[in-house]
This record gives sequence, structure tokens and C-alpha cells, in this order.
Amino acid sequence: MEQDVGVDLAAVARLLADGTRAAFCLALLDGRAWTAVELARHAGVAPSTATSHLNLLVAGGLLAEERHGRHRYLRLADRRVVELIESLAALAPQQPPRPRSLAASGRQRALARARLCYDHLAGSVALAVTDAMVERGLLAWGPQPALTGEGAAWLAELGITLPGGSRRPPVRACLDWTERRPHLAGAAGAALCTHALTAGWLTRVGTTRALTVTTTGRRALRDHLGLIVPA
Amino acid sequence: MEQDVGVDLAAVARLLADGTRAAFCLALLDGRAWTAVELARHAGVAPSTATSHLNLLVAGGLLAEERHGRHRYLRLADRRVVELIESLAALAPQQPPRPRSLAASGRQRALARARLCYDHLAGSVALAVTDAMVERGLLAWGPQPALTGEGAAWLAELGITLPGGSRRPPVRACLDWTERRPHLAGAAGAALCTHALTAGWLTRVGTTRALTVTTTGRRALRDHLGLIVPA
DNA sequence: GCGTTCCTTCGACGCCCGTCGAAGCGTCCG
DNA sequence: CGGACGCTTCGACGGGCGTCGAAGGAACGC
Repeated sequence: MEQDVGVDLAAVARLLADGTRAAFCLALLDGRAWTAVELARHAGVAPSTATSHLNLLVAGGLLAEERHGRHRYLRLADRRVVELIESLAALAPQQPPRPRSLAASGRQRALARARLCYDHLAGSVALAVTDAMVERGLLAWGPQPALTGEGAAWLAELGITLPGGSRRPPVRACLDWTERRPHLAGAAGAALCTHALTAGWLTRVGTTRALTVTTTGRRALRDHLGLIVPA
Repeated sequence: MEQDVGVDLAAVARLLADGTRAAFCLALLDGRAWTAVELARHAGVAPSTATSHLNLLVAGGLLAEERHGRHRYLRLADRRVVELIESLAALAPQQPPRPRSLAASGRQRALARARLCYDHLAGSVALAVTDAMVERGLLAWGPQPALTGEGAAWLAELGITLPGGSRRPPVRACLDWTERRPHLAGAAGAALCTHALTAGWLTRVGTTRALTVTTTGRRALRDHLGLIVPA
């Protein structure tokens, strides 16, 4: 009788009817792309378990994936998925007094602005730094991104030395999932990020990957890159 | 690890993750109140099975019940539930609405069938209206349905203003159970329906949800949408 | 009253599915 | 090259849940 229905809501609902898969989708509501292990750790399940869940979610059209190297990046496929999750949250029990919009929270704004992406900087601040370095001739940003001579001197001036003997490319383009634009990664990006943290330009927000730019950091960015970062 | 989530989407999603319960909700999407046995017969399950499902749905807040004598009437609890079902249907593996040609809409038989679905119009007339609005560029009907600029102007021309400050989306796709195709819902659908009733385009048939298109309404649909509705 | 209808409770059956660890493969780094 | 890491496949285990029929209570019509 019911195979004739034509639209099987149940198939879609079943994808979100599991606590682990729901945790994945809630985490992905921040708009970023997460790797499979990040999601697994966040939900507290084994990587193999995460794999099977992610396969289901991708096959069901709720998540979109992109493979980069050994990483599997996942994000919500569509705005319709966001609306579905919000519709579910609206009916979930014990929802907070104020039906907060899941899309806009202060934490997310902080994340969009500056955050750690593995070992380098991401977010709008990272994009601004990358743009400024290109503009000042420190970075050659093309199909084959590389550090210019001025760029190497600029790093040395800051006391940053790239580890030698590594096969890791000094400069790589990393795609920012919030801004959908590439920014500085690679050995130089990592070294710059490390320096920014040790020099107190940036501080981590709690245990998250969000970062804030300190007063020292704002002054340094202005002095070394001519970059004005609003407080 | 996942206890900090706060909202358990999974609990809500699980309610719709079963084919029988989903069939119940799809049937109830017509806005009427069904009895338990009607739903059981419709879904092809035993009455005892239906009882347990209905208990879950009522306890979960998706359905509201009303007992009259030996009958148990059930309806969707809330507009949020309608929106949740619509969100699920929007992601279900069903082909999106290919707008029919104006001529095909005009040729369609039994076009006069119209009824209320909550606060908006349903039935073949609603489908024809939706198709005509898409065809005339008033409605953008994609994965993310929305009113176009022309559509907003068209509504204003009719004297229809959408309530501001509401979190309700202006345009949503509502699945018509009998036609199995989505049609215009959301704030715009409700406002248009209200206007059609107050302007005398449509009249209710007795106390039911059925509607008839008046002569005034036929003229209005022809003038404003180029839609020919046979008497 | 009596039969019919609507709904419920209960117990039992069966299977779907979420979980893990072990093993393996490809990628990246030193 | 060799180690580390991210991800996948596979098999096995266990529990949750959807299903039914039988039996019974409650309401309605005759």
C-alpha cells in the first residue's frame, strides 16, 4: 500500500534519525567543511563508524564531499539541508527560550574571522594577510604559488626560518570554505602562524580553533603588512 | 562527547524515519483530521500497529489528537510540523516541479478542484497558479524557492503585503498529496490565499476545506496570470 | 439487550542497523 | 625508505524497533 507513495520522506528522515549522523550535521551547520576524523572525534565514534555514516549522508544528498590528498572534506550539500535541520531543531524538545538562529552566532563570527586550519591561519584575516603579501610582492600567487625573494627576506626579518630538508612545499593554496577563496598555507603559512601565536599576535579562544587578534597583533600587521584590522 | 549538542535532532527525525509514520504524516498534510483506522487502512497496517505509531507521534509533538466518542481524530500539530515535512519532501528523491506550459495548464481537466491546505491553496488550481507564476517570472522555483522582484511587485499591485518581521519564509514548496507535486506555500502563499478569499475569487463549500472558483475569481486569474480556469 | 465498530494492550517474532576492532591502502612527512 | 596519519573494508556482535494476532474495553446503532 505504501510503496506507491512516490515520495519517501522516511528515507530522508532516517538519515538524520541517528544520533551520530545528527551530530555530524549539527557540527557542519557552521558552514565550514570538516574532515572525516574531525567529525568522528566530535561525535565520539570510531573512524570506521564515521565512514559508514558519511557514506550514507553523501549518498542521500545531505552532504557534499571533496577529496584533497588523504583528506575527505564534508559540508552540507545545500541550503535546503540547512532548512531541514533547522526545521528539526525547531521541533526538538527543550529548545532554548530564544529560538536562536543556528546560522548566526557570535562564536561563528569569530570563527569566520580567524581560526586555525590545521597548522596555518584561515578566515577573513588569513585572506587579508595573503592579499597584502601578494600586493607587497612578498608572495607570487599564480598556478604555482611561491615565496619571492622579498618574501623570504621579510620572513627572515621577522625571525621566521623555514625548516630545511622538508619536502613540504613552502607555499600552498588552501581553500577557505567560509570565504571560498584560497589563502596562504604550506610551510611558510605554518611558520607564519606559529610565529603569530608565539609572538602574541593571536590567541586561541578556549579550546576551539577560533582565534582573536590581539592589540599587539593589530600593530604588527599594520607595521609589517600595512594591514588595518578592526578591533 | 555529543551530549553538549543540546538539541537531539535524531529524536525528532526518528519519528519520521519509519515508512508507516511518514505515510501518516503525508496523508495528514491535506489539513484534515483523520481517524486512526483511516490512517491504518491508508498505510496498510494493522490497527494495533497504527496505535503504537500514533502514540509516538503524539508524544513527540508532531500530531495533535482529539477524542470524540470512540473515534480518535488526528491532525498535524503545528505549522512547524508542516514545514518540517515540506523540508523533508524537498530533499526526497523526487523530481522537482517542471513548470507546465501555460497551454497545458489551460487544457488541464478538473482544474476547478481547489481546497485549503492549512492557510494556503492546494489542489490543481494551486498547481496551475504556481506554474503560471513560475512561467511569468514571478516565482523562482528551484532548490531554493523565492519571490522575484516582479513577483513582489505583482503582489503589491494586488494590494497584498507580506507581514514583516516574521521568521516565516516568504515562499515554500508544499507537497500536494493528491497531485504529488509541490505548490506555493509560505507567507506569500498564505497571503495570496487570504486575498483570494476576501476578494471573492474563491468561496468555501459549506464548512469543508473545498473551494470553488467564482466568476470573479476566473476573471482575476485570467487578468493577472493569464490562467484560464474552466467553469 | 446485542452486534458492530473503533481503539487499546500484550506478548512474541524477526530483522534492520549502529557499533567496534583488525587489517589494509593511499598520502604526506622527515 | 620508513613512520605517521587519514580513511576504508570486512566481519561479528548486540540491541532496538516495527510487525502481527489475540483478547478485551468502550461507544454507537438497532
